[in-house]
Amino acid sequence: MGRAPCCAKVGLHKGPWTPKEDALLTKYIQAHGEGQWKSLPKKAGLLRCGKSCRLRWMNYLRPDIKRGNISPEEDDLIIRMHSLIGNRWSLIAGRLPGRTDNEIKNYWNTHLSKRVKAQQLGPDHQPRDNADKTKKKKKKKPAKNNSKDKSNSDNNEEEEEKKTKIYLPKPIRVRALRISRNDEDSKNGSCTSGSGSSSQELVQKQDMMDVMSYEPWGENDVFGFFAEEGQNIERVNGSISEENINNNEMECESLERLYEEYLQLLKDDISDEKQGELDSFAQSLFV
DNA sequence: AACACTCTCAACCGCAACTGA
DNA sequence: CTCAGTTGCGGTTGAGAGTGT
Repeated sequence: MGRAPCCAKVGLHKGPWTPKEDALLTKYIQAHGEGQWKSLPKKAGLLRCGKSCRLRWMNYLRPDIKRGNISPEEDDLIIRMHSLIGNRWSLIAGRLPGRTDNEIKNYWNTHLSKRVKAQQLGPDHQPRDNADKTKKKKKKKPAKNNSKDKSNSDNNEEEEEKKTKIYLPKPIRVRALRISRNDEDSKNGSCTSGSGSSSQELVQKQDMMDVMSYEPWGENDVFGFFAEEGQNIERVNGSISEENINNNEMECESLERLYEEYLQLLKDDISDEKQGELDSFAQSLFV
């Protein structure tokens, strides 16, 4: 699937996984744990690249994965978090136990982005979603090319975006501190290298770290954030036009409000016991 | 039933970040 | 400090399922 391979992995399987491959991968990971993705396929007897194995495990085979309908609460959380931190799917997924970044990303792209867009445009612009699939009018389409078709169907939206001239920043990974993976692993008693994402506690700590290191008051992220919010900040090649600076002060205030709201969200979402744990963890990072 | 078209989501890719020598 | 190998992330793609005519 997708575009042409970046490197010729001759002899390696691609495309959809077979039940047999799934079984091999699951069996191997249950016996040896996650990690060592590069060498895993060979050891597990799979003709796949390590990357593919990791993806399959993380997005589909992991036992703690929750599949199926996304609840309205999850829905709401995704929207709110996206408004705060943008397309940082793994971070958002960290707040939704059992959900994967890929699933959330897909869900956003197919459902929520349209809904949010429609809400921003007002009640006259209803989203074209599954809900109204049955009422949907068909459009004439010249040829089958998904990506092009999508851009055709979104022509108006694209033009709208051009008018506002918003330059979306590329999502960046930010970190206040570096905590070695090994340290984290040893804390968790995990035998895996890598993210150790199976531990909810670790996810929350990492999440907390990312939130704190997000620094909404920081130059880079604050403008990136508001650009994503669709507000009138013009940013070209990292420079900010002078006329926007006054606006920014106001926007910083609303950003702070949103940031507080997000922190509140975090608090609501976890138990008191966990909260205490996180508080002390947070304190330790502010040294 | 057959066709045309749209939508979903699993899987791919490139690249950035991380790690250890 | 540098560099090579590995891992993780976000963007993109297209096969297949779903729906309307």
